[in-house]
Amino acid sequence: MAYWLFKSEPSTWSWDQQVAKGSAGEEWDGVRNYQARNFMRDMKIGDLGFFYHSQKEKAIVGIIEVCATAHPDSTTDDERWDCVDIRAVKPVVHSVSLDMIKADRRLDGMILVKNSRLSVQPVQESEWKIVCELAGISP
DNA sequence: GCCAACGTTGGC
DNA sequence: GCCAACGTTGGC
Repeated sequence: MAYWLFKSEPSTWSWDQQVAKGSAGEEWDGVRNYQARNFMRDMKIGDLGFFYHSQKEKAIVGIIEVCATAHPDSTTDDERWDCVDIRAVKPVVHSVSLDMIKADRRLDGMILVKNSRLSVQPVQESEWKIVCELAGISP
C-alpha cells in the first residue's frame, strides 16, 4: 500500500466533481509530465491519496483511492501519456492548508513543500499519518 | 497579475 | 549532447 497526493485547480477539476463521479471514479487525465506519469505507473489498486486544491485554496480537501491502474490517457493520441483512475473515498473533517503543512516541522520533507509544481507525488507513510491527524480523520 | 522555478523543445 | 529560449505551473 502506497500513499500519494493529487493536485488540481478546482476551476479545472474539483473535489465536488470527483465526488459526483461516485465509486466508478474518473481518470486523472491531462498530466503531461514524465515524473508525474511515472508515479501513476507505479500505483496499485487500493492505494490511497490526498486530493489537493491548488491556486486560491491551497489545501487538502479529501481522500481518494486508486481504482484503475495506469492506462492510456483518453484525452490524447500521444502514447507517451498514461493515467490512473481515482475515486473519492471521503472528505476531510478539517481541510489541511499549505500553511499548516509548512508550519509543521515534521512535514518539512513533503514534496508539496519542496517541489510545488509536481502535480502527482508520493507521500511517506509517516507524512500520511500526520496529515490525517491534522485533517481530523483516521489514517 | 507577477514572477520564480521548473520542464520541454529545438537549433547547433 | 548541450544549452538558450520558451511555456506552464502555482504560490504570493
